[in-house]
Amino acid sequence: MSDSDALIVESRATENRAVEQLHPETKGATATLSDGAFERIQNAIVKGEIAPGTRLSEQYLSNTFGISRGPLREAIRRLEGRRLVVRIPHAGVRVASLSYEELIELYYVREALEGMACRLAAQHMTDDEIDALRAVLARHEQHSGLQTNESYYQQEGDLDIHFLIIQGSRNQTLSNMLCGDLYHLLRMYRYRYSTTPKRPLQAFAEHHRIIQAIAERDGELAEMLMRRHISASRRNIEHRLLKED
Amino acid sequence: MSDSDALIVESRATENRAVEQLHPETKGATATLSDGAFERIQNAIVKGEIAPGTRLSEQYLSNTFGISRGPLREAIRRLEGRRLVVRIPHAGVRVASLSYEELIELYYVREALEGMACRLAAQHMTDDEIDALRAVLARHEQHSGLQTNESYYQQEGDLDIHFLIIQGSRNQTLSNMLCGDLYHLLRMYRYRYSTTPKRPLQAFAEHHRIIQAIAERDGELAEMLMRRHISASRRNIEHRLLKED
DNA sequence: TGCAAGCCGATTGTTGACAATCCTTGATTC
DNA sequence: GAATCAAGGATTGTCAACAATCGGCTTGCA
Repeated sequence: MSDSDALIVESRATENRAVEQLHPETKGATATLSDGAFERIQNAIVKGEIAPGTRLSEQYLSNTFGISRGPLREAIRRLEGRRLVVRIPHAGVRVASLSYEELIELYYVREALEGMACRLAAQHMTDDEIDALRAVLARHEQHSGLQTNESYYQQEGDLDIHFLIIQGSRNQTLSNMLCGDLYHLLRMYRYRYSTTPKRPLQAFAEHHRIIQAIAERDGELAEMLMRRHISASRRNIEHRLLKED
Repeated sequence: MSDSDALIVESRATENRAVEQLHPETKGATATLSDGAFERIQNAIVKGEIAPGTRLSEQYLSNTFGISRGPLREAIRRLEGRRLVVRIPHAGVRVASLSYEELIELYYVREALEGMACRLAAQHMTDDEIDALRAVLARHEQHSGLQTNESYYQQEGDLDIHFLIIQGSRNQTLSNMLCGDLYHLLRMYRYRYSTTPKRPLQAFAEHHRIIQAIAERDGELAEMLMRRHISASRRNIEHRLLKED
C-alpha cells in the first residue's frame, strides 16, 4: 500500500511531476478505511495532485488503496457533500472545477469573511500573537527582497499572514470556513490557472497597514483594509484574465 | 414506502407531533436510492423533524426507506460531508447540534455574508425585484399588525425578505452558502431553542430602511444597515440566553 | 456493597457478487 | 459518406452475508 503514486487517474499526463507524494498515510492508522481514503483523496485534491475535472474511477482507486469499493464509495460521497467532487448519476465523479465566474464570486465571499475575521482579530488577538504576525511580515519582506519576482515565497508568506489573522479572530466557525472549505477551493483554482498575485510590493504595504491597524486595536479600520486588500487582488485577477482572453 | 412516519429515531418522545410529514418523496423518483435517502434525511433534519443530537440507526433508516444499508450509508456520509451529522467511528452518527458559542459565531458569519449580499443586491437587483421586495414588506407589515406578538409570520416574512435580497446579489456562491448551509444550521438551532427574535417593530423599521437603501442603489449604506440588523439580532439572542441562564 | 473482568447482544464496518445503466464500437441502411 | 441503431464491454448502483468493534450485563471477588 506504500507504492503511492499520485492519484492522477485520467488526467492529461502533462504536469505529472507534481507528484509530491501523498502524506505518508497520515500516520497510517485511521479509524476506518473509509476515513483513510477520504483524507488521502481530499489531500490529493486540495494540493493539486489531481487536476480539477479529472474523473475518479472507483475501480482504480479501490485497487490503489487496496480497499473494497464499499468504503471507497462512502469516502467519495463525503467528498461530494463537501463539494470537492461532482457526481453525475451512473456516469461517475469528477474533481470539482471552478469557472471564472465562480472564482470571482468566491473572492467576494472571501472579502466579506476575511474582513470580519480581521475585525475580530483586532479585538481578540493577544499582543504576543501580534508580535508573531509582525515577525512573519518581516521575514517575508526579507525573502522577497532578495528574489523580487519569485512570488512563490510571497504566496506562502501571504497565506501565513492570512492564516494567523483568521486564527486570531477566535471564531472557530469562521476559521473553519476560511481555512477549510474556501481555502481548498481557492488553492485548487490557483493551481490550475496559476493566478499568482504578482503584485508583491503593494501586498507588502497592505499587509503592513493591516497589521498596524490590528496592533492599534482598530477593528473597523483593520476590516476595511483587509477588504480592500482582497478586493484589489480580485480586480487584479479580473484584469489579467480578461486581458488574456 | 409511503408509510412515512417522521424520522424520529431515538429522540425523546416529547414534541413528536412536529410530524409535518416528509415531502411526498420529492416526486418519488430520484436518480439513485442513495440520493433519495440523502434528500429525505436532509429535509427532515433542516425542518426540525429530527431533533439535533438524535442518534440515527442504520438499521432503522434502511427499514424505513426500504433500501439496503449500502446506499443508506452513502447518504449518511454525504450528510457528514455537509456537517449535518457527526459520526463517531464504530459508535454511530448523531444529528449535529450547535452549542451556544457556535450559534453566536454563526451570526458573525451571517453578518459578514449577508452584508455583502445586500451591498451586491443594491447594485444588481432590477427595479421589478425591488418592487417585489416592497410588496413583501407591506404584506408582512399588515399581517403582524393584526397579531402583534405571534411572530410566526414575522419569521417567515423575515426569511422571505432576506431570501429575496440574497438572490438579488446575483452571486450564486454566496447565495448557496447563505440559503443552503448556513440557513439550515440556523433553522435547526432556531427550532431547538426557539429563539425567535420577538422584536417585530424594530425589525420592520430596519427592513424598511434596508430596502430603501437598496432602492436608492446605495450599496454601502445597504450593507451597513443589514449588518446592524443582524448584529442587533445577535445581541438580542445573547441577552436573552444569558438572562435565562 | 462496591468494583473489575469477561461474556453477549447489537451495531457498525467491510467484502464480493449481482443488477442496472451508460458509453463505445461496429455494422447497416438511406 | 453520414447517420442511426444494436450489441458488447465497462462502470456504477445495489444487495445480503460476514467480520470487527463497542456498550451493557452478568458474574465473580475483595
